[in-house]
Amino acid sequence: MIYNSDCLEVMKELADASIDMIYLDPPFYSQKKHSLANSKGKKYEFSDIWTSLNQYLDFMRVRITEMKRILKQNGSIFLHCDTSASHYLRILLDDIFGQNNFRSEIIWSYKRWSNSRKGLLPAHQTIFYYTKGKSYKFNRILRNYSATTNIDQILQERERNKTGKSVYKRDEFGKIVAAKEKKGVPISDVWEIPFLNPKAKERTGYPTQKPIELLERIIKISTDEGDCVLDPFCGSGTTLVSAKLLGRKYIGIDINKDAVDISQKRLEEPYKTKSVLLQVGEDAYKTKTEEELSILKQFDCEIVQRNKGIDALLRKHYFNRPVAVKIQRAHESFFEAVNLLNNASIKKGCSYGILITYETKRSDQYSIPSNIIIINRYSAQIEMELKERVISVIKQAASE
Amino acid sequence: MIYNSDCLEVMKELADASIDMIYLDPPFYSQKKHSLANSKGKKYEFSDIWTSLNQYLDFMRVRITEMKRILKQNGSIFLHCDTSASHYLRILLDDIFGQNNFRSEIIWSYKRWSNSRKGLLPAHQTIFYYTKGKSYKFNRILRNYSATTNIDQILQERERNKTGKSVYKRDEFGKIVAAKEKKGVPISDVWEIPFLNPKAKERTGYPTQKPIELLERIIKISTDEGDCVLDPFCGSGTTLVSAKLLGRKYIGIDINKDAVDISQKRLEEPYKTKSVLLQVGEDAYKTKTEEELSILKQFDCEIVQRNKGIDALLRKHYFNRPVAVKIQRAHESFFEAVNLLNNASIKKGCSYGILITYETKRSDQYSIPSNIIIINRYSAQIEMELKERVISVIKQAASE
DNA sequence: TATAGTATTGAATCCGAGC
DNA sequence: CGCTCGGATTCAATACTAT
Repeated sequence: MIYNSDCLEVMKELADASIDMIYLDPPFYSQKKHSLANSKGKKYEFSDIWTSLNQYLDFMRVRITEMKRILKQNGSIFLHCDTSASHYLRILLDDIFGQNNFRSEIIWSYKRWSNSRKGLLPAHQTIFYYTKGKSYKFNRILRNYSATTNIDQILQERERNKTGKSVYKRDEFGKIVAAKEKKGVPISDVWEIPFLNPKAKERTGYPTQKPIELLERIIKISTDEGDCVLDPFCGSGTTLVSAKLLGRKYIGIDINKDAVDISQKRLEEPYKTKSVLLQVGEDAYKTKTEEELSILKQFDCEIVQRNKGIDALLRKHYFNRPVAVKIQRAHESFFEAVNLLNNASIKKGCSYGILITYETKRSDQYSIPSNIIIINRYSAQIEMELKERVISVIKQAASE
Repeated sequence: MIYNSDCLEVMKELADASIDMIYLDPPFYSQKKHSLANSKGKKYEFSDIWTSLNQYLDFMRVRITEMKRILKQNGSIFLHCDTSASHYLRILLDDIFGQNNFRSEIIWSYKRWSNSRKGLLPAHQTIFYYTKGKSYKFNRILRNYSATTNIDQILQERERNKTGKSVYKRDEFGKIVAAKEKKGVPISDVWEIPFLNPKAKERTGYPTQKPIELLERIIKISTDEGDCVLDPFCGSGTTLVSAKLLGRKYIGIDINKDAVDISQKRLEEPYKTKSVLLQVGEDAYKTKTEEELSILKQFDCEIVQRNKGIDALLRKHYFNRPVAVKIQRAHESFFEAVNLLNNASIKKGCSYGILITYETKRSDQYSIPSNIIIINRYSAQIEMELKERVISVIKQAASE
């Protein structure tokens, strides 16, 4: 059910203790106008302009008080804030729900296109999680620690070494051994969920749209199937869509007619973007081994993914052109590697290409293009140096 | 300089506008049950709902006010909070420094052992970043592009075409226009930095100790070398150690005598601290050696700790003796490094010593012992190769 | 069809012009 | 001098195309 009205009016009609969970993403106290034109030229607008902070907080107070009334005794409320007024809103929540019923400060963090801002790039939003009472509904979400992701210190297996000291366990290759975790680990209060990308199909064109993934998580931890979810500032209806997809009942309210129309349409055909990033994780894009990364780390360079010929680009340009770096792969022959690098360098307009190779001896260097620079791996260089010395020692011994 | 006193007393003696940056990790208001008066109908003068918090906030208010006085006009303050009182402290900061001077809410997130608690695992802390004025010192820290960013974005210039669409820029011949040198992506306000592991925490006896990496970031973004950093609740002195390592002046204050003693000791020899004094565990200093570790990772070797002359030993022996590996440190001259390695190699009975150096040119190689093998870092090798090519291009151009 | 590689998209920010 | 407005710039992550 969706209502086009002030949420206060609608909530007054709702019975006491009738809602299992409330998620709200209220207008921020940002003193900004949000507007966004979608591809069809339709422009959506709403403003977060208030005469004073007190006016804003009064507005919120009466509504949050009403929310508490209609929430079930074991119900939860999630208040989504930005940084501009989060501290005032939290005091409001403390006041209405009680400090004892504060559960978590959820940090939704994401990566985003940057800008030329002086300072740190804002890349998170805060969600305050309160419950109506001490006894509340909570479903755990467990995550696996994927073996390939950066193995955290804390997650490593430990063992006693010869001297009885407790150290991180390493396998026969000296590689860190990840700790086993059978059931998975309960999620923390920091949620890294990709921001709704400009190209995402999930996008409705309505400003401040949230990713479905975020709402699904909130709904999952706080409700069961058949429970009722309320979003009093439903906007483009992400909460409602998520609720529907998860088999929850939902009530949405928005004062903006456009918002209600969009929500209604979305609900007719709930669509969740099949994000590659969400499905397989960032690691799917990272095709380099740890060893290769440790080589690249030693250059002042940008690491490049999804390109067979180029692994990285030096930050410093030569002749106004970037310089490509490639590491020879185990399955590539020397000349395959040279060709891949050379072709990609030319295509991408690089002045030089640097190839890091396995082997040292190369009698046929003449056929290497002049823009390709060959560097041997340390291990190869060292092996060669040591071999030389061994030979000279043997020779000397023989001559004596 | 470290003072054992109430920071208010010490700060009173400091001159106006004399400090470049203040980091404080004040005592939290950890009293769990502050019974808040339910101020229904009251306006949002928060002072009257703070009856139980009053004393704490008054305590903080006078000190933060004093901090503002001694801060330089372009100076910054970082206030580290936990969730229990962060909203009240932020209102204090808004009040004293002004809402306009709020810069960022930094989220320090870390992974932790899960516990069996119902609810979300707390895994972050908040740092409020304010500046004294509109014009402030800020140094960017740059990181690599996301794995999902493609190479063309990095290499090609973009522009808006007639219809306002963003397209790749082309010159009058239809050729792609190359982008300028890119320096990387500025860091965001969410910092994932591993927490000190429980073992280390236990050993220091200073439970609130913060990882050096965190403090280094704060110091780097807000100060230059030679600037003065103040930590009025310095605890075990992490801020001071970081400041010292980064070449900043520092003032630390703590009311606790033990804290001052520990800080003093750590400062006497910040590097040595890790193994001897506090036994913080290597994790605290991990950032210092990350680059070196990435070099050593490329050898089949055993990493050696706590030896100035040897960083690792090759697994493979030559002439029935191990081979030592050393990486030249930034603060070591070439011959210092050679000597350290040579002495250690002889003492430990190594057949050879391998030194990984910064620089490439070495006209005086004759004085290097024959058992020492010099390998230049990749970056140095590449720089040399590129320089050669630049010179030959210039020469050729001149001759034409 | 699967995968490597390419072209878009748009919010956030700064900067300069105009008033 | 302070404000708004348009233009330029930024990059994550998608949609799309070629192979």
